[in-house]
Amino acid sequence: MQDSQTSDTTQKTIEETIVSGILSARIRPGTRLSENQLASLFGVSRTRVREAMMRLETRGIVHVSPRRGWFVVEPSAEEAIAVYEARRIIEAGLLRSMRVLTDAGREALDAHLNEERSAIAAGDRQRLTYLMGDFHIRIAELSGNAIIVDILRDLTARTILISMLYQSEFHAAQSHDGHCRIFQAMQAGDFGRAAELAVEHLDEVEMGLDLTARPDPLSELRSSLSLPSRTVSPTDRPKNHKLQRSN
Amino acid sequence: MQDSQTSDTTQKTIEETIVSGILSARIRPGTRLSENQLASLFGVSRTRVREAMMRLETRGIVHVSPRRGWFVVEPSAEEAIAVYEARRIIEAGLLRSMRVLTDAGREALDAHLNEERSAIAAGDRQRLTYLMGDFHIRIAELSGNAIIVDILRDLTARTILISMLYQSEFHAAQSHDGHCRIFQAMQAGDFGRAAELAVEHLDEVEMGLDLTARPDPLSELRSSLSLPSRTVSPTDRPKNHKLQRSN
DNA sequence: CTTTGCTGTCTTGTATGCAAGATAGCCAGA
DNA sequence: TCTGGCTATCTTGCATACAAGACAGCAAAG
Repeated sequence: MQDSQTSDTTQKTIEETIVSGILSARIRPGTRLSENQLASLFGVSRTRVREAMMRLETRGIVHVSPRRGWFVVEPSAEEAIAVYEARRIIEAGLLRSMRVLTDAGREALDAHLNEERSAIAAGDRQRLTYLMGDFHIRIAELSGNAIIVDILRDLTARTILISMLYQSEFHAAQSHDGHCRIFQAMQAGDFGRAAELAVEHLDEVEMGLDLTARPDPLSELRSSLSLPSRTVSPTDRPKNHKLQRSN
Repeated sequence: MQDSQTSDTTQKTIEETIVSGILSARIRPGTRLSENQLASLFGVSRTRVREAMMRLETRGIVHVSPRRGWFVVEPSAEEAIAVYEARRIIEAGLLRSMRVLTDAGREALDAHLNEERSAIAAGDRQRLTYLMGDFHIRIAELSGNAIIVDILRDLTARTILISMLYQSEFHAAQSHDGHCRIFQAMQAGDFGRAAELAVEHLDEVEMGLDLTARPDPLSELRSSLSLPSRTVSPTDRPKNHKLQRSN
């Protein structure tokens, strides 16, 4: 636990580092976030790490198990469904509220879709994950409404965590097509249609999940015993405390 | 600064106390929230107060001016507009996503509207403020989506702060009528219409604001000097430090 | 009377220290 | 071999101590 490379990064950076790590699928659900490790990693005391964790917790991105540790959330199947539903509600409402697509907006989306295409061509899966989520954030940015942007960013982060848990295979091309269709409707000025397409698109992605799968392998037992809910799946829990310290 | 009545309230209570204080219009925008005062009021140390403040800050309800203090936010005119826009987007999307109004839902809304009526009859303005905001939260609860409920609760809190700053008079009867119309459309199963009515309703309320009014009397000077943004309007800033301590 | 600088006291910012729960691994006993 | 309990050591929870900025009020100079 010697001190490390980084230094006086100013407060919000811990938060943003973690969120962007999730958005680009570099941080997996269930990852342990030790206060001490983060503290030495960022060159600050536990206090500031803790503050960042609290903030992330209210954003639904991180979760604390009392006296055991902080973990990146592992959304349950129910939570996954709720996240997709919330996104459908907000994104459809957002698109329907739009009246015009400005030139700048058209160019931004066009550039984004090109990036998607080149990432698909390059087979860069991590970048692709990031771009697929970012498309929706870009649309929110068109509205110029910072509140909506923030909400959708957090929901997108949770969506990516959900994908990492439940998505067996990644239909990037299909998602890209969905994005293109939405863009076309927007260009045509038909925002009602764009909203419908966005809902369909989110439905498609949600259908691509296997929500009976991975996490909480004890769920059957748990529910048959009618125990409260869930903590952290033992899968990602470190087995050996001593090894923890090694980085 | 002696200790006080309250005791081992468990963490989230500080947060919820403040939010519900805002929702019922008992806490005004710009109110100073001293860490020390809250700490002794809740019988905890500053640490936990601070954590609550951080959480409230990420929820957009509280704001810190470095080394000066925590304050309940005083939304600027631009922020006020953004809040209403966000609400229109989300509430319209929410209503449009609904397919049926359950019996339980119908009864809940009906009971709520009756409460509105009796508060109007009684002229209980504080209760009325609470109910007028709560109607929209009730609708969100019908969806059963906790994410949407949380988002709308926070936006409603901000809306109430906005009202306290910019709303000269309170058209309770008009708002109540709007709520009734939305309810009727929902009962008729016409959720598209309900969404339209919700947007109109929010527009109406927003129009009732005088956004050129109250806060940040220095805004003209500030913008002509092109200074960053805003901190706390001097109006609500306490003049005398000594008096602070008295409760 | 106005202005300018000083100083005491308030505030938050941050680190640290100690308490206490939870877990892993060991060891003894069956 | 398996079971049960003990203990060492990890973790977070929470309070406290100290650093440092901001402001109000006063006093002195113009």
